[in-house]
Amino acid sequence: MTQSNAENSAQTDHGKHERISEAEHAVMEVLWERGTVTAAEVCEDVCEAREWGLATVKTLLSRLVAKRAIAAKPDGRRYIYSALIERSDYIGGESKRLVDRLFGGQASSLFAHLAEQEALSEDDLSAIEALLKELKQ
Amino acid sequence: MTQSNAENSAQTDHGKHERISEAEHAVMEVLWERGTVTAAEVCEDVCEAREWGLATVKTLLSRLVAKRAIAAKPDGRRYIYSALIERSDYIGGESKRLVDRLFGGQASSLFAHLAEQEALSEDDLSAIEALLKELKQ
DNA sequence: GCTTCATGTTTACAAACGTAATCGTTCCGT
DNA sequence: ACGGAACGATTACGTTTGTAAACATGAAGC
Repeated sequence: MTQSNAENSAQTDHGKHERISEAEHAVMEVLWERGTVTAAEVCEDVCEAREWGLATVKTLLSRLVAKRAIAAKPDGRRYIYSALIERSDYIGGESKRLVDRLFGGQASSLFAHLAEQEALSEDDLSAIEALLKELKQ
Repeated sequence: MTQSNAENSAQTDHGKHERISEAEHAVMEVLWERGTVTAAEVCEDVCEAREWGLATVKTLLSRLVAKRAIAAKPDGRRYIYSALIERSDYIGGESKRLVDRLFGGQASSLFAHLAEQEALSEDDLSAIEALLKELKQ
């Protein structure tokens, strides 16, 4: 059977899903980009780059469903998957985790490190400068 | 301490150590803070907070040695551990990984997200502004 | 010397992860 | 109607991680 226990209260499930692994995240990116997808479509987008087989994508989709990170709506004998969590929530959460873990919660320390590492391009600097100006007004 | 040091840091084992897990990182932080430590000392610093036993610390230290992230100098019948990789290298690498994975390598996107999320404090903003000024000179 | 304590080494073991292969069906083409 | 393609479900299996316990051994005290 479909193990998608309904309980479909709110869309975009802001709730507590389990942590998404890196491989799973690659799948999430496709869902976020395409909105609704089948397993085969996900594979189209990632299998080549990651050297995955379709079977791997299916496993990851199942795990994401189990983790309540995505929904699987039956469409004939297959499923159409869609994200239950928003990309911005995910990347916000991951960013915060990193800043907390490595920089004691100080985002400016992260910035300082990126700068020291010369990981900031001219474009980055310009963009950040513009954002800063905007934030300060 | 501005950037433009292209040929610095040659001896602190820039080599290829395997990835350090989160639990292992907690141990690394102690090494970085105290410089040289015994297993018991590491435990003093982290066992309570993480609810670990000394055995756990020992395991993590062994794994870090195996991963060539730390050195173990014999001192009598025990070891004195010290980091082989620099904290800045580690956090720089982790930061880069995140930026690459979630923001397509654009550090400015990370910054934009932190800003949108209002994860940037006034202090963060001031600090970043100062850094920007410094970088642009 | 013998017991106990400290310390590293070896072994353990479940959960998460990466990466599938196989199984049981159903749908489609011929 | 039948054979194969397409799907999800189930099972698999090695690795990494978290979290230790058991073991061996040497040091230290009595």
